[in-house]
Amino acid sequence: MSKQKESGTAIAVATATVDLSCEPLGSQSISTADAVTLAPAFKALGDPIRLQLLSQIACADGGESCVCDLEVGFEVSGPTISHHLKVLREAGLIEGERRGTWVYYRVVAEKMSALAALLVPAGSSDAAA
Amino acid sequence: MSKQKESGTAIAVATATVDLSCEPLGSQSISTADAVTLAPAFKALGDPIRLQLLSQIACADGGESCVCDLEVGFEVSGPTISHHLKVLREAGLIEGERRGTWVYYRVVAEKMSALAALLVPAGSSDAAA
DNA sequence: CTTCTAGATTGACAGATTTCAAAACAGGTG
DNA sequence: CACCTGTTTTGAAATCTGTCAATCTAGAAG
Repeated sequence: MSKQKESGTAIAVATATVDLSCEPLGSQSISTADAVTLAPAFKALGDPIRLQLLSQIACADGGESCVCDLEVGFEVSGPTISHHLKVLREAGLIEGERRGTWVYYRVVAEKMSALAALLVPAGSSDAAA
Repeated sequence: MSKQKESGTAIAVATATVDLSCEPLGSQSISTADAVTLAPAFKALGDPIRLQLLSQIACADGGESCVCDLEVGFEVSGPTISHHLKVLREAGLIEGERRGTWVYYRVVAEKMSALAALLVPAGSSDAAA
């Protein structure tokens, strides 16, 4: 056995109901257009720092997190964090809002759900094989 | 190239039960180690061609697809397809097996489920948070 | 053994990505 | 207003990616 279950590994989505989702399992293979539309979101998730950033935002109290809180705990500079937040923002995974001095980010749950639904359209729990 | 309906947007996982999954919603923020481990898989999904490749494999009859079947329908060269399949393979998303002359690939459902579970740990349907 | 086909690997190159330092910008406060 | 702090933008360098042409390897068929 080589697969041990690491610790708490979750990105925790806070709310919502899917909508912009997609057809359930067994459907037709994805179209080029859809692939082009969806790939960027996964690409944005494809970086350890962004994954952690997203996770911290999702797990934060109230479902949102201030940039100043996110910057601590990472070994990269402020501008780099800002850059990653921008990537996540442009991928539609998070939304930012400025309140006075600070900027708060929150996860766009529907987007996350849509991506998850794409990976397991009908739920992998049944199966047969 | 003829364009069928673009409605069906799904990658269709064929089988299995999750296992190497992760904690449900609301857990602790993901660790750096976990982020580093998981990011590559999302990164592999972050390319339109790989997304389509994965989808076609998943939707294929019997849950597996021959490389020779995958190569048609893409505008990139054979080596490029081979490269993408390698990326997906190294990300643990697919597995390949040679049977005589041809090589067949199938989706590693547990991996897909694990990734999906990370995005919506508890299921976004009743988000109590 | 030679030849053929299916796939993978190597080498090269344009373009994208990550990262930081420095500068710019946005809001508070004195 | 000047000044300070929090966040984003710009500029530039190092690294990584996607792609193809050419080459190589694994089985199957002569």
